[in-house]
Amino acid sequence: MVDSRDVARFAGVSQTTVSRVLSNSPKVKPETRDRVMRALAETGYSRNAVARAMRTRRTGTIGVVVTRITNPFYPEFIQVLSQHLDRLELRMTLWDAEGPGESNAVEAIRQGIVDGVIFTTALQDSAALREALQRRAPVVLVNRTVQGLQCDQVTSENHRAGHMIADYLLRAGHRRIGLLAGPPEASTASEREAGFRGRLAESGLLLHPEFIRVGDFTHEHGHESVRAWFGTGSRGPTAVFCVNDLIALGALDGARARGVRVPEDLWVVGHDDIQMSSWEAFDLTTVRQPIGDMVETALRMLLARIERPDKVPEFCRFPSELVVRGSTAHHPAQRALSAS
Amino acid sequence: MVDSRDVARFAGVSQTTVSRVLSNSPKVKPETRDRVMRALAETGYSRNAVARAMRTRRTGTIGVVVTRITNPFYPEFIQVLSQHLDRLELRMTLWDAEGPGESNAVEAIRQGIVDGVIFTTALQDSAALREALQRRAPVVLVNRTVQGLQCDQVTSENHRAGHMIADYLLRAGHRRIGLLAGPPEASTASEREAGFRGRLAESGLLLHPEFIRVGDFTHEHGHESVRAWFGTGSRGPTAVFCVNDLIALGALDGARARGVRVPEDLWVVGHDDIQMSSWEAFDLTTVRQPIGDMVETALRMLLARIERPDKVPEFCRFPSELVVRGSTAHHPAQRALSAS
DNA sequence: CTGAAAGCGCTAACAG
DNA sequence: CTGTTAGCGCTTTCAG
Repeated sequence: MVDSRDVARFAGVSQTTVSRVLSNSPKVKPETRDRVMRALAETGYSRNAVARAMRTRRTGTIGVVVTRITNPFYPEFIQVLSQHLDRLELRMTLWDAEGPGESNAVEAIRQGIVDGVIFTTALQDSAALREALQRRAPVVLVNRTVQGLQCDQVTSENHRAGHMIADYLLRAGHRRIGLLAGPPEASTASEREAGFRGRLAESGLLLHPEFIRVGDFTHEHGHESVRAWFGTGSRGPTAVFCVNDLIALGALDGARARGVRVPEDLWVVGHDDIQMSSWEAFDLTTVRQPIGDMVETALRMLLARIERPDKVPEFCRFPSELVVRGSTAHHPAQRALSAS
Repeated sequence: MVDSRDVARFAGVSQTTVSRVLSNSPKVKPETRDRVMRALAETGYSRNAVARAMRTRRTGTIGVVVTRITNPFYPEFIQVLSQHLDRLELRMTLWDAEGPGESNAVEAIRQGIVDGVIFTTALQDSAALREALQRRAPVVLVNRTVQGLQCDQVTSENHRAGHMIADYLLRAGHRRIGLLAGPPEASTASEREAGFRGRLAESGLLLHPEFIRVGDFTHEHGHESVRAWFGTGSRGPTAVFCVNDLIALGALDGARARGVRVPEDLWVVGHDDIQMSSWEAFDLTTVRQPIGDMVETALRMLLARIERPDKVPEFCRFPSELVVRGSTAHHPAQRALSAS
């Protein structure tokens, strides 16, 4: 493998000059630059990124941690992020951490393998995360946040989303309402749930304990829950809020399995507006977050923090909007009438 | 940041000895090792992976290139790979390359950023790939392969899958058969198509040109195609083979949009058996590949090639199996009767 | 069993 | 504008 010293010899300059040309230093005589450029091309030189990283203490790679990459939300997230990184000539090291796998990523920062990490699936009690922040490791939380953590964080209006959905269901006349909750340590789940229950409570509605089920962010959770509600002879809720779309898709499938008609017998609402939610098979009413903006902001924050580790942490919450589709009646008024 | 020199000072040994302890060298007196271990713990040392990589010329990171991470097939792939890598204490740098983005990954090998690359979405005519191989860059192709390329490759019986499906449809009495093909440069698409058409031809069946549509591996392709076939008043095929599941899910949704009943009016068959295919909403008949084995084999090949760049390339093709579900009649005999 | 010394390929003062 | 020099933190001979 040819190194910059070889190129220098070839061009008849010092190795330093080659390095200068490579980093577009303005103080190289055009003539010399040309000669070096030619030498670069003719020798087929490629810069050794590891040696470079060793000197500069920057790898040009950032870490991304997700918890279950098969949840379609994360591929959508990664796709957007990937486009930004390409543009910036940066790279992404991905960890799909089942359980508290943040430690791998945190350790990678310490080892200088990545310049910083974006966590998409932080939990409230992550020790690894707290320790990393104490060490001023460049870290950004996006999607799931952690209350009171001195850390850059980006999310959307989860609490308000819960409000919107509660209002929407109440206004349509629903009283037998179900909730498919997520892990309470996940801020997305707990905030959406709190917003939802809070608004219902304000309207004097207390959810029937049977109609609240806690589970993972999985299709199975939605599927099993709805099947349980509508088991032989039992009377389930008339509407259900699932704290994310994957659960909601499971709920729709559970309804299908039981012959429960959506939206006639059951309204289903999710959160995230993943691409699949708009497919005919589901046509899911859900809440859309501005994922592009969220990713862009998180990345910007991370890069800024890598530059200035002592920067004061930002917290950014993006607005989200209800997207009404066929899994709830398109015209709430109709439902309100028939339910009253 | 504390380095191994600091640890050495702390433990009262040479920096070399610290390095030896870190790499589990057997020739360190247990007593000394203990002392170093304690120093390691007390100083909170983390090995600088970049300096290490510079010396050893190994980063412990492998690259993975996919073409559209939102195709659920790839997350499933990555999930399995990720587990293996964790176990081996390796990492993954991911490129989601829309178009011919292999060049980023190939360049990363040259720059020493990754030790090797797994390509999941190679195309027949990738110049970057050919060039990389010429340079003996450690590269493995999995899923999509390239005919005649001197390179480790792993795939499944795509051609036979086409056969199986053709046989299955013919035996059920179908004559008006559709094909939703993929990009011809993708071996998976072209092999499945060739197998399918070949077997139909052997049975004297020539596909109606209208019933063959070429597109990307997208939901939209399937969706649009079926909608076009079953537009107002037109008579579509009675069965369709989609070269992957994502297209098939689109086809199912297109059928739904047109009020075409599956399987009564239309049989739909896919390929890959992604998790979603088994969901009630789709219940898709498809072909399952042993994805775990494929990933494991590809990784093994890559690691072997990193060790021995001149190893003779292996080509590995795994068996796959037809998984019959509700998108085709569960009892082919019934259909055969009603169609005859 | 342990240490001294060399150097991976690059960038960044510093000197001219 | 260009070159000399000094490391970045580690692994790895080579001596002892």
